[in-house]
Amino acid sequence: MTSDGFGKLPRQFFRRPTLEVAHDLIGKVINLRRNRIDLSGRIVETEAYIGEDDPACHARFGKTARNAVMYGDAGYVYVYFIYGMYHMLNFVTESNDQPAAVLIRALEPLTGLGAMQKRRGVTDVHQLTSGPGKLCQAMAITTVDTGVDLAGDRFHVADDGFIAEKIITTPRIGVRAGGDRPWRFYDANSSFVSVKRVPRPV
DNA sequence: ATAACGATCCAG
DNA sequence: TGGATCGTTATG
Repeated sequence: MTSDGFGKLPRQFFRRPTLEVAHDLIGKVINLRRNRIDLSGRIVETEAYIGEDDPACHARFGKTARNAVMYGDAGYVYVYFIYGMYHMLNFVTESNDQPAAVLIRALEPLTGLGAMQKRRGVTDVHQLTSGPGKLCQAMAITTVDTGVDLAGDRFHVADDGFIAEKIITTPRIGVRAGGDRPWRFYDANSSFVSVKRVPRPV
C-alpha cells in the first residue's frame, strides 16, 4: 500500500550538500507509525539550515546538548521544542562535524488522516500538516524522536516516483538574522504549503 | 540564578 | 496584530 518497497531513501541521500537535499526532498514521502497506525505525507515545503556561520541555524553557538545530533552523521532525526508549545522536525544532512539540517515545513497528508484530525482538533485536510508545528502535532512528533535513524523502518522517507513539476525558491520563513538567504523550497502546485511567499526578485 | 528570546499558531 | 508558554542559551 505505502511506497515502502519502492524506495526508502538511503543515508547517502542525506549525506550531501544541504541545499540539494532540501530541494530534492520536495515530493518525497515521510512514513512513520504511531500507536500501530501508519501515517504518511508528501513533503511540499522545506528549509535548509547550514553550519555555524548561518545565524539562523541552531549550530550558530557551536555544539551543545540540544544540537549534538546535527554534528553527527546524516540521515537522523532532529526535533526541537520552540515557543513553549511547538515541535519542529528536521533531518540531519552533510557529513560528520558539518552541522546542518533540513526543516520539514509542510506536508500533503496521505495516510492516517483520521488520527491526524484527532490530534489537530480540526477536520479540514488543509489545516492538518500545512506548517512545521502543525505537522508535528498531527504526527505526534516530539523531541523524543531526536536521534531516530531514517535508515530504519519505523520512521523513514521514501521516493514513490512522484516528481514535482515546479519547485519555488524563497527566503526562509520566520527567521530574523540570515533571513535574506533563499534557502526555502516548496512545490508550486501544492495547496498544502504553509505560506505562499513570492520568490524574491533577482 | 535569572532573563530574554524564539526555524509558530490561533484567536480577536 | 498580540499573546501563549517554556527550554535553551547568554550573562551577572
